[in-house]
Amino acid sequence: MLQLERQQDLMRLLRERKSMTVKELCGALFASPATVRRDLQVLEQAGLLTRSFGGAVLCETFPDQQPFAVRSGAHVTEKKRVAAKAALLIHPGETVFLDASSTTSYIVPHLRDIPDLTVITNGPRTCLLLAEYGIRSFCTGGEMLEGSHALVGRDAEVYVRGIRAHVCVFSARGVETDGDITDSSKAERDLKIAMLERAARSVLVHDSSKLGRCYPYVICPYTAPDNIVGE
Amino acid sequence: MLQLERQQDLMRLLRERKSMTVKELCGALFASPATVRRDLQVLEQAGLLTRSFGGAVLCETFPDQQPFAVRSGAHVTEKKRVAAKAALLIHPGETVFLDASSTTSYIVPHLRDIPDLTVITNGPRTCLLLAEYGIRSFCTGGEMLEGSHALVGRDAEVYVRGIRAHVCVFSARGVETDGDITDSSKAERDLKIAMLERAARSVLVHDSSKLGRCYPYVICPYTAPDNIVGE
DNA sequence: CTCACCTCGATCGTTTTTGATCATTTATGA
DNA sequence: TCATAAATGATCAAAAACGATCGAGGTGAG
Repeated sequence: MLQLERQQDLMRLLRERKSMTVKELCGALFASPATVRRDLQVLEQAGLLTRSFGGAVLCETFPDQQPFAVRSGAHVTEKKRVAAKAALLIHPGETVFLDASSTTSYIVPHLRDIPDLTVITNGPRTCLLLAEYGIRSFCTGGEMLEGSHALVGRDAEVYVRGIRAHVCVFSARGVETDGDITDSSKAERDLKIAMLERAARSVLVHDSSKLGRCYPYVICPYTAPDNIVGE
Repeated sequence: MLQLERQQDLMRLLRERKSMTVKELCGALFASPATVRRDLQVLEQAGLLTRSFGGAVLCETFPDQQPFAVRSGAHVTEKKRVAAKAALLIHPGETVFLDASSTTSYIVPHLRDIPDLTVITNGPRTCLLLAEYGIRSFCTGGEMLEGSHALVGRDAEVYVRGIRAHVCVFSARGVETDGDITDSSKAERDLKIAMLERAARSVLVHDSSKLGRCYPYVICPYTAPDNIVGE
């Protein structure tokens, strides 16, 4: 069997099963463990899968298994439910700001069914996801923040201020129902404020882990957003 | 049998079987391995198939419409070698433009060892990769091109024109050694030209599948780049 | 008819792939 | 924490495929 053919088969299998062990792949592809491992190495480099001891996991651009999902891993199902609810607040033909958080990225799949949307985000990962779902999307420029994988800084702000959107969907690290909505990064906070200022409506999405937390940089008071979507 | 007739038969077979070995093709076409290989070479140049050691795999859709993941899966080892060579042309402290192609993204791991770099890219995927490797990186803004996952348009160009870089590392869809370096997307071409204009040096990286191909949008003549890195 | 030209197949040195071996690392449970 | 079993990466040798080159055969123009 050809190398490329085998690698394509491997990916096909992985797409079905989401994850497979080296042993399983050996059986399915009629190849030795060494060969399977070599293929996995190549495909991991290409960003198509993530290797793990004993096998490999399909690498979807989805945040679930991404490295930066360390923070978000625990609340995935909750975030998905929240995202589904928030998507109901977005209407056909609108222009939407999405911030760079993992919570907001879960909204993307729900946007596919809303026609004629334009989405602007400062999250490269969210932007890629939007492209995969065939949604017209724009990315702000800016400096890459290592921790959160968000684009921030003056360039990002200038970009946002050049746009008028119907709605801004954003998240935050801390949400106090009797106080403020706060963030731990000044750069990200500044950008969120810019987005809020340039959008007619605002929607805060948050999972339960954010409640009661407080961080140094205030985005806005809890009463400010037009909608707050939690559980 | 005529050459053209044989090549048409080869493609017909390949369309049925999706992939075939050189041996199989020899038997089916009553030709020697050398002849089959020559045909495969021609047909690969034409973009109809992808060669793999031992045979060839059908190139399903037109390359332009091929999903990014599939396209980037081919020629991986070659791209990695080319990228490693190109990385040697980048020096500590420099500011670097990287375009959004898969070939240039393979340079990223090699940049980790070069201190004090600043990298600007119009590829969200490349930008994420840079962040993962802890390299100070910036992303241009712009509209997301669905096919290639590149950020393009006026916003991207304005961003690039606000920067002066030491070197621009770029790739192209078509490379003719006695002609031009060309691309299939006007928007991407325009951005590459902008990057080249704002960089003191230029490095073209390409794998062998690009050689001899020609696309409508000219980036620059083959003689223009300061360095050309292939195999 | 002869010459130039093109295609094809054969040969040979080189490269690629692959499975085996072995030391090292990793996960897991005592 | 430590031991054990499994998985991994590195290295190697053999087999297969590859590219380059050369000569044979066939075709068309002069």
